[in-house]
Amino acid sequence: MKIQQSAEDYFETIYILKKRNGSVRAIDIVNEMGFSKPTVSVAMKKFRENGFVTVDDDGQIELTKQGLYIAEKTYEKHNVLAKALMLLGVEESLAYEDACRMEHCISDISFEAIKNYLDKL
Amino acid sequence: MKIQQSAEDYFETIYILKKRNGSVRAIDIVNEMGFSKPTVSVAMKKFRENGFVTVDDDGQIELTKQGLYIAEKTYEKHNVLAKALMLLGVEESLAYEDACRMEHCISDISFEAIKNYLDKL
DNA sequence: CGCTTTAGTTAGTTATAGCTAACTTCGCTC
DNA sequence: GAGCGAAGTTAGCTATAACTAACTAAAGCG
Repeated sequence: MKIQQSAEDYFETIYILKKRNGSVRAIDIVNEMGFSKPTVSVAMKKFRENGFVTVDDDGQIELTKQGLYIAEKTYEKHNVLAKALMLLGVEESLAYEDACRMEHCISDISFEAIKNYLDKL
Repeated sequence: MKIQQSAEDYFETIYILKKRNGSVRAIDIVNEMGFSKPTVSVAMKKFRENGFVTVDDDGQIELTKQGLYIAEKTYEKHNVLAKALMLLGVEESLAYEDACRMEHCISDISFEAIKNYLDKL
């Protein structure tokens, strides 16, 4: 399974919800992302089948090691890119919005370059 | 017609081919972008119907004012973003590759912030 | 003049990723 | 225990944007 932009967003959302609430069900993702229940249900099924999440009998969703790796990387990209834009004077909410799309396009190498630059300041 | 990422890429390619060769046909876009002839043909039909390009009897494709506006904006984003990444030490071809995807995600406001920052250096 | 190559189009297929409608399942309340 | 609401699933639809196969149309060559 090739990981699409949408998958990165799902994993990041699960990661954030887990940090925020301690547990994650499909309905929490529905409420957070604004997608319909079937959309999230189908996505979770695909992610389950491909080993990115586990779902227990109570509907508790957990990221596997594989899913967590992508989630953390995406989350870091999101925050660092947003910070970089804010440093250039972009207003916070727009910075996070733009970063949310850019996080999926940027290569790891380019991202590290930006991160290093920020660290030096 | 909502302009998708793919449309921006098509317009930018037409713009570049026009600068490079003086004229543009569908087959030139096929060769440049690596899509199939039908894919390009269908895309041009849609763009024609929506007023982004004109196609004359010889198959010469021209951007309309509307299409040119998007092409130039996209082209500028591409170059400025690539330059920004190169300034941070990213290798040229990767910088252009990443910029080609990021150009579609970044808002005009964030882009201007980056451009201003580069101008000051 | 006819064949071949080049350019472009049409029709139909595929994958991704959303949607609604309608169903099941389960737990809670009365 | 009947009914209701919340959560999740299934089936089927939509749009975008790519693809191949097969066609048309025109130009150029021998």
